[in-house]
Amino acid sequence: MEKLTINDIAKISGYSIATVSNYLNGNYQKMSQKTRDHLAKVIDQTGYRPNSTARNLAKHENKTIGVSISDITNPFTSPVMSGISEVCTQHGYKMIFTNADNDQKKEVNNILSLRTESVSGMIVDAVDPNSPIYKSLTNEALVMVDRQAKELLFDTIVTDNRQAVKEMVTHMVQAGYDELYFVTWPLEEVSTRQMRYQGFLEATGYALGEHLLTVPHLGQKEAYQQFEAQIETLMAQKGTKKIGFFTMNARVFLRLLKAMQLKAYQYPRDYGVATYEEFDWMQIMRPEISCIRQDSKKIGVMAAELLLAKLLDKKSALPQKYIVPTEIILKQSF
Amino acid sequence: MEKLTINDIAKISGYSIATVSNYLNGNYQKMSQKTRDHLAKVIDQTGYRPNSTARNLAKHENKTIGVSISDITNPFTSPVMSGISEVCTQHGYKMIFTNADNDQKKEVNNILSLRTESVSGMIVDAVDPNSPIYKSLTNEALVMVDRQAKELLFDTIVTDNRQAVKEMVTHMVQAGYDELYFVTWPLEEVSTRQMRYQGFLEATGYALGEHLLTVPHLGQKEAYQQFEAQIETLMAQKGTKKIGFFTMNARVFLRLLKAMQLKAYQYPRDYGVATYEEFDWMQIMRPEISCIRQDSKKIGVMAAELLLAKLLDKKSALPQKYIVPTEIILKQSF
DNA sequence: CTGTTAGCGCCTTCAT
DNA sequence: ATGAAGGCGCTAACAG
Repeated sequence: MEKLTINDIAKISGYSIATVSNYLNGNYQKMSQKTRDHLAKVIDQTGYRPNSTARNLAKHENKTIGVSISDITNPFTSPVMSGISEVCTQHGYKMIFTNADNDQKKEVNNILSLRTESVSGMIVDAVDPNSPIYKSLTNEALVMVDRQAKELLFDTIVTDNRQAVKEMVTHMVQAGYDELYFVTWPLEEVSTRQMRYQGFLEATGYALGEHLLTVPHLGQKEAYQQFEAQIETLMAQKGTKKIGFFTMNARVFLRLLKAMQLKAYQYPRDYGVATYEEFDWMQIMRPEISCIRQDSKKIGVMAAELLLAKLLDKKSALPQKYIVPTEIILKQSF
Repeated sequence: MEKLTINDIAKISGYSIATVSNYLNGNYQKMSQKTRDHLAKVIDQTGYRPNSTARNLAKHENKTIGVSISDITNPFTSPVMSGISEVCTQHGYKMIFTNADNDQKKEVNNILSLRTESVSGMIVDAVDPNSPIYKSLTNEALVMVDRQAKELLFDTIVTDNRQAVKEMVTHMVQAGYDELYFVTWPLEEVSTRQMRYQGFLEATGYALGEHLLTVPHLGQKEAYQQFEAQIETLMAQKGTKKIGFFTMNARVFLRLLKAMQLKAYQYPRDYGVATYEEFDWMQIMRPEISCIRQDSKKIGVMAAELLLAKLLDKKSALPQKYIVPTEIILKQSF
């Protein structure tokens, strides 16, 4: 929205564009205090703002990081972005944002387009961290978040999914439940789901594949009704057994509760429940929900700080996993 | 993270860079089908991607819009961004994202920095749409969202706050409530809050300033306790009167419910309640909550479409207000 | 201390 | 249908 160029400033001030450029880049040792002051005045009065596109082209660096989000409607995402954004602006970085809408193809396109934009680095909350697209990128300028790839190609910030679930479910076991179930979106290849299930198995001693209740993704109405039927059968046949559920995130938790409400089953009377994730609306549930609180904003902060640090060093170390601790909140829901 | 240039492609393919450039820009009429096919193959095989920075510089256009969000942790924000993002990628636009964290100063900085980036246009969810910073921008390349300025400087996408609240509260009046209260964050100069209060007044016939319960912003513990005390008094003294509350958004709703739960007051037995905004967690509240559903994603979509259209036309029309309709959801909460 | 100049990668007339 | 060359606004040696 402006039209002045460095050339104009040079002419107006009477100095060469090189000096102006030096001024713009803070190379004050290359000029007298007088010219510095003069330039300051001219630039201030004209309201001149250097064209960042040109600057980026010349510098091969654009102080921009690309952020690829798997699903922005996931409430987990907001705090992460908040953290990233905070750190980035602190360090004078801009962020260009893309959303994959849970679609692997879109994700690939997003990554490609970020690469085309030649961002300095990327933070990726991947739909599929195992996608071949990532083989074309390097750990020097990328940080992954949340989901991790089987083969760790990049520094990755995760929460201690397995451990946290194991702890929580151990509490449930100790509370004397005869039967426990892990409720989840389809496990697929998603590391967070698998790790959480893993923690569940370790706490309960069940074998892989057992006591697993899968909730279909949003929008699949028929499949969802099957899930409801499954819950109904389970509850109808449990007899006097004490039965409990661990849901792998808040959305799944909502699904389970809805299914339970169909027959007016209530926790903790008819069943016990605990969930991964904590959101503010859980405060008003009565009884309150036992849940695993993860510091999502911190994930964003760490990812951004790590990335910016790497961007400075340019030393390529081996990809590492960074674990953000969680907090177990015990209430009366089981 | 790539090194191929248009020059490389020219050499590899045996054509000149001009032809390659023409190919990249879809000027196919300027070349034979044969060279076109050949180029396609080379580019595909090499995985070449033109450097967008250079392209932007040459073209004086960067296909980037800036998005300034007032508070990304507000759950209203995600769907809006989702909508914006969808439209943008559809049209080959990138979005650079900034978050003001509800802080006017940060917002000013964000706007300035977006201007420096010389974005093609901006979509602004403003903390303070009346800030003088906006006087330096033009309606040709900006769309506002949600909150509107007193003096309409830009096209603005809003929901029909006043009307929707009026309708809902009218239902409450008809349900025979003796006393109704509007529960809100501090009204301040925020248009959405004021419009909603306005609708409330029109439905109830109360005078300006009456029946207004203000919830302090998050983090102000003492003030919040005052609010709780206020609710307690209200409920204790209501006698046999039928009393109802309309909360101006979901977060305020949560605050009210928490306050009510301190003395174990339940809706709709002890009080009636309805709220602006609908979120998925409301589905599991029993009884269900009467609420006003707004299509937030559509707000984002409209904003982006409008902006991109303006960017094409470059005709400056008078700023206009676009209203996204809402839906009244009646349940048993009052 | 200050100015000259050659790029950065791509687009775009203008010839051929 | 294809190529040569200048330019977008700025940076970064290298001279002076």
